[in-house]
Amino acid sequence: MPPSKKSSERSSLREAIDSLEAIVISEAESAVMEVLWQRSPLAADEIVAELAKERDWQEPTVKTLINRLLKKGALSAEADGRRYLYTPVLKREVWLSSQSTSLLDRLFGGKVAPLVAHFSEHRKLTREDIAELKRIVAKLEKK
Amino acid sequence: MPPSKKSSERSSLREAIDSLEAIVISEAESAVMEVLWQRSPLAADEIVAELAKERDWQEPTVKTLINRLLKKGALSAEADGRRYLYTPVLKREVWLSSQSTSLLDRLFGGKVAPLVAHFSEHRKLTREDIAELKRIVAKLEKK
DNA sequence: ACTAATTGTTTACATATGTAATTGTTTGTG
DNA sequence: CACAAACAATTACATATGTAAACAATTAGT
Repeated sequence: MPPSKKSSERSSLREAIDSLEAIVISEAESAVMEVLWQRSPLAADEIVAELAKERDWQEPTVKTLINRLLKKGALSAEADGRRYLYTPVLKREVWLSSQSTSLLDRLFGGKVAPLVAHFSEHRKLTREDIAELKRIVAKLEKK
Repeated sequence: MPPSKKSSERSSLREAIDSLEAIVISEAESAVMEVLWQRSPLAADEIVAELAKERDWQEPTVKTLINRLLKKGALSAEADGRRYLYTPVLKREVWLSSQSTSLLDRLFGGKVAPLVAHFSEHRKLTREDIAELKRIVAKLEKK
């Protein structure tokens, strides 16, 4: 698979602006990203092997996902002999942020407390969660 | 628009089992649901009017979304003369839960504390959030 | 040098989603 | 009663997504 030539193909201002849009990845694509966020760079067959543990995907399926991620600019590729090694461009932290902020905004009016209250009411808080939350709150109050 | 005839059309065991699957709604569809969660039952044109405030949708677009929601069983319809009045079947609480639990599981290993820590690190916690969190934690500890 | 294995590239195809136009039907009104 | 208004139902169409087969190129052995 060829490294994404996005930046060299880009020419117009419009495209330059487009490139600033957030990278959006699908659920299936995120599974590929998770593998690479764990360890990278990896070759396609290594990614396939990792994913085989959790998903019932054929090799071509994973290849397709890798290609779509390259096109989206979420991955980069460097040649390694006859094959390519892939590395995440999109950082997990950035993706996490966009995902969780989007949910928070859409479902809880952007407020964290109602989110936690929701989990609290549904008994989703473990003992450790509570202890940890206490620590977080204490730390925030000191500042 | 006809009331969803799902239950009367259903006949095979397979379909009965399918009907137990969680209702999944898209982003656009959720905008329609939000309107009805606010106030219901409502007629199609009332939903259209409400949505006009936030989205640039033509009337047929909203009708399509309503129909898809009916097919999915997320809405019910009752005849009101020549028109229909729509009411949510899917409860907001249930949808909230599935959405937030899914995010929590996929991104934070199912633990609430890391989620809050994430928002904390990104300064997404308002003063009120912190006070509220403190209250929640205190309440949980007492039990 | 030829062939099998490896890896990447192209094409495919069904369903979901966003967005809407077009068509059909009922009914109130002149 | 004919027709326009008000709704609903059907059809449309592009892009995204999940899933993969088919094809091509390169390389490593025999």
